[in-house]
Amino acid sequence: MEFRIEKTLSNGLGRAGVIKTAHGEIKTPAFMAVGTTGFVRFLSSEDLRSTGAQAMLSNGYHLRRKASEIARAKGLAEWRAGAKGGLISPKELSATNGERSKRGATVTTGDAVAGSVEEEAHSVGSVVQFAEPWHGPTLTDSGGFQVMSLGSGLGKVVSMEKERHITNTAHKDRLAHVGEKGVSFIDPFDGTPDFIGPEESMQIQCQIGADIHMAFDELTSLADSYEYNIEAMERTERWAKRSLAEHIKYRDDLGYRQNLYAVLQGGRWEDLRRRTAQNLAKMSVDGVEFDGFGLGGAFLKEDLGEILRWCNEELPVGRPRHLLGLSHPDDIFVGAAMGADTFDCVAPTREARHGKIYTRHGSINLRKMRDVGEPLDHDCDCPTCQAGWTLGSLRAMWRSGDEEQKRKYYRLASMHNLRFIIRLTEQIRASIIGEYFDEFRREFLHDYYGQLIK
RNA sequence: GCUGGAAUCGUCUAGUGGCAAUGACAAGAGACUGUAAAUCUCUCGGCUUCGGCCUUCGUAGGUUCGAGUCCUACUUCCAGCA
Repeated sequence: MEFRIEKTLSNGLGRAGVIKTAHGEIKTPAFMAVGTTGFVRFLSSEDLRSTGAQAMLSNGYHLRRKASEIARAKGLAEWRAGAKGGLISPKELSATNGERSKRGATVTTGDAVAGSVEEEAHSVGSVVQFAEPWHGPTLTDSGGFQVMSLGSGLGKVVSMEKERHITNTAHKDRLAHVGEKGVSFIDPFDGTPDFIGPEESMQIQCQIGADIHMAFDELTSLADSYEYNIEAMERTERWAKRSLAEHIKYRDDLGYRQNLYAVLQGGRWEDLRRRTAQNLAKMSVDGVEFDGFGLGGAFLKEDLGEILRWCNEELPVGRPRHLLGLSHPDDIFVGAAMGADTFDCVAPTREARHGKIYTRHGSINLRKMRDVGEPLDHDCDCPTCQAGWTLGSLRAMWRSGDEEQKRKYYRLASMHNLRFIIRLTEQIRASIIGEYFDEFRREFLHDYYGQLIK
């Protein structure tokens, strides 16, 4: 994997560059859409492409039972994921009569592939049952997040707010338990006991064959102590070495080079963060080093920038860094300023499904938008806004009792929010290259957080 | 016209003597950051010094310590028979 840095910010950390993978380039900073089970919920690959997404993140944990099937398809980029509940065909994109905004923009995406998707997939009405492969660059997570979400954080919201009272889930109530070998867990969907350690995670990920893999790590919660963070971080480092050793056995099995990132933990402590960054930066197996680094952890918003600075001051400049799981605009700016190259997050799509629409002037609660004939965001270049959908028409779709209408809403809203965040990363990239990052940041954050539309 | 049955918070609904009254939907507010999330939490008769107070189950009477619940009449609706 090749990573070329095109421009570095004056702070010496933030940068714009290009990552070259077997399935294409990623111009950074970049946001990767989360398609946990091989596709982004409610979106076809063409939909995803129309948002400007350059890469997709899936999850080895969720796909563990599909891994050999995916390997037979020659990897995630060639695999057609089954779309539970179906996808809405691209034909459905255009706003219906009377629902267009005043601008009356035309449909610019979707039509080109409508035929092939409809012909090849089992379609029920306008609902497509299989997602066409996402042929572009991909990344898989190791299942490390599930160590936390099914373990110490079971049933909790992952929050970045200090005010929230943070506690861990009691041991007896957890579905996942950490040991030196790996993590024993109960599958929350079917109750089956299972086990994933570094070796299992690498075997799964190498069968799935994403361009970038994550080492198996343990994400601690904000409630964990300094002492526990040392323990978990040191275990994560041992797991990283085992991950690397296992990964290099299989990384070329599908006929192209798969890459591995180590994940940095260490909570909010400078000594731990710097130490683990140094250790992972120099770690190698048979002379092979990690291809890049994942910046992991549960962060308080106010700590994020400092923590990233500690990590990235220690990490080698020439290898890419992925900031795991963050995408709110302020966090993206902090990440980009502090040297994160790629991002992923469920927030744009999840919040879209839950009625939160991103706009230049802050997010909007769709519930309040009854009969509002305005576009979702003025001057937005997303497929949804370009097709002329309005806040009122989306609200009606979302609140309608009709399942197909709702699915259509999920699709349109997801594309909008994804495009919003992806466009933001494109603008940040341009501002780094054009040397106006600080001005752009100030202006954008002022517009976004300064005058919230209530 | 006769005979049954039914009327409850925007809607549907629970309730057969202790009730400001169940559940669902709708509505309103909030949350969500490597997806157990098309999810979750809260509000949802009025007022409140948060202890309560007031007004409510078609209308009007009655029985009872006490009535959404029992009785009588009326109104409206539904079903069956003419």
